[in-house]
Amino acid sequence: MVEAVMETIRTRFAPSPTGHLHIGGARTALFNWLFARHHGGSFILRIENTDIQRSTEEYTRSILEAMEWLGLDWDEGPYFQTDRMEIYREYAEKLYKSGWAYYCECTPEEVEQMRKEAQAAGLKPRYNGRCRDKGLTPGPGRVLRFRSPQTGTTILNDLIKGPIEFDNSEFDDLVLIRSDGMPTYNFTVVVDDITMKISHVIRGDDHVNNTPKQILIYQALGEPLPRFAHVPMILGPDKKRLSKRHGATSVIAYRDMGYLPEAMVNYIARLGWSHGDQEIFSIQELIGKFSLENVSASASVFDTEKLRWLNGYYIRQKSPDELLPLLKPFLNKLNYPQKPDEYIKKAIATLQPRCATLEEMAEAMKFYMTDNFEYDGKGVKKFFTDQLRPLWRIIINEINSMSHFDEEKLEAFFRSLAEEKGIKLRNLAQPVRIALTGKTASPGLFEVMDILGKEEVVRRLERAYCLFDQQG
RNA sequence: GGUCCCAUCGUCUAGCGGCCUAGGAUAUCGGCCUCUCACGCCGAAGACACGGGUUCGAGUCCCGUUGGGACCA
Repeated sequence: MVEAVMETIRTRFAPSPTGHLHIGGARTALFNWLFARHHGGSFILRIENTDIQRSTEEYTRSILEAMEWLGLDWDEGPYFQTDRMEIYREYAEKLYKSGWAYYCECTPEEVEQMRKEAQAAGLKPRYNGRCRDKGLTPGPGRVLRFRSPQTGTTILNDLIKGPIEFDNSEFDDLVLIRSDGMPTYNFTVVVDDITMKISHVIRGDDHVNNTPKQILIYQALGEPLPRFAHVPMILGPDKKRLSKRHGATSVIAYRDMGYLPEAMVNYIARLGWSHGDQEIFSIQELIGKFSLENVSASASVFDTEKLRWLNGYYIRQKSPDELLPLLKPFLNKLNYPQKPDEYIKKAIATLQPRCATLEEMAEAMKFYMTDNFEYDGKGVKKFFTDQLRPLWRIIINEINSMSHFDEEKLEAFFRSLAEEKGIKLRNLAQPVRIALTGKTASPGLFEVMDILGKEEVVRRLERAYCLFDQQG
């Protein structure tokens, strides 16, 4: 376990642009990035777009955008596999020349037939090696197959799961180059990782079963193996692989729901990795403390509740100044009237401990932004009592005549009024709260009044006067 | 079906043979704070899948069972 002296650490993240960056991919990217940053190595981004049917430029852009949002910067790339066809051809040629690959003229139908026959005979469905020794040369309709060793074992020394042994007889001769000239996944990934000098392949453990085949190709090519680390899957609440039917799974969707990148990074870092009992990590701490040894071997369930908690935590940690520009897009979506930044910042401060996402905060901001809100019917019924009616005039008049309108003065006034009239402050505060915010729950009443300002407070109190007629 | 992986509170996890009458976090519930709701603080309930071994001693090592997942089709 002693680190090789000055070994150059190079990791990569290699998404397929067939969808947005999802949670699992983001965590894989994060672990690669953290590992590289921790060791002062390089982090490379590679776009695996050989599936030209499903890959789009739009998804490529979206993935890069998500990476940037998370703060995962890359040192090289993005490289695109479609730009590297010449390289794959070169390596395929190498394997063919050295006898590690051969051309096969079996049609897909014939191969399918072989599979069926093998299955019928109680064997695994596989290609039977019919063209192995035909010595065929390249030609139309022919694929290039790997001459996979049929005996012996291949051991994957996984940094997270430990040694895993595979029987070579399990593998059939996999296709390297399809008849249309397109290289296959297991081949391109090996060629890319070799040519990009990747030292540590950190990826999802859905690739474990592919790894021995890839190791065999490395060996046929005479190339040294990278270190492999397979991180466990992220599952949905039903313990099935996380997918769209579990709700939002893309990083971008969480950004759009008002989650902060700090919260997302912190959360996914702790999903499958831990450092003692610590829950909160800054990026710098993550870089300092991350190690593959502390990555768990078992899958974990994506729990949006804990993400929410973390997001609320980070919202509370930020200053209103920092939050303002982040909140603006959400405010704009709700088409509120314009308000000065200073005003919004004061409002933000009162909502920070009460909101878990920016989206929630924007919604909660409504009564600060407009007086066009509904009154809570139950609250009106409960708190706008007849005996309060005369007090309402006193409140309005008193507030109107206040020369110093601030939190402290307001609180003092309401407390003394309650005491003088022998009623609980609560029974004064609640109807006023409803008059000002429409709701029975809000930020502190006096800070709300302070922010709304005297005129607006008086206007809303006057407007609420008719609510007394609605009670009972 | 074959191969491979995994298994501690609902969830994320600590634990790398004795420090464990199993710790933290989240969620839940209760209390305090209090103008409401939050935040914060305090407290409660809640887990080593099962069965065999190994060992003076196992959540921790080995085997099996069960359960879950992934890959190949």
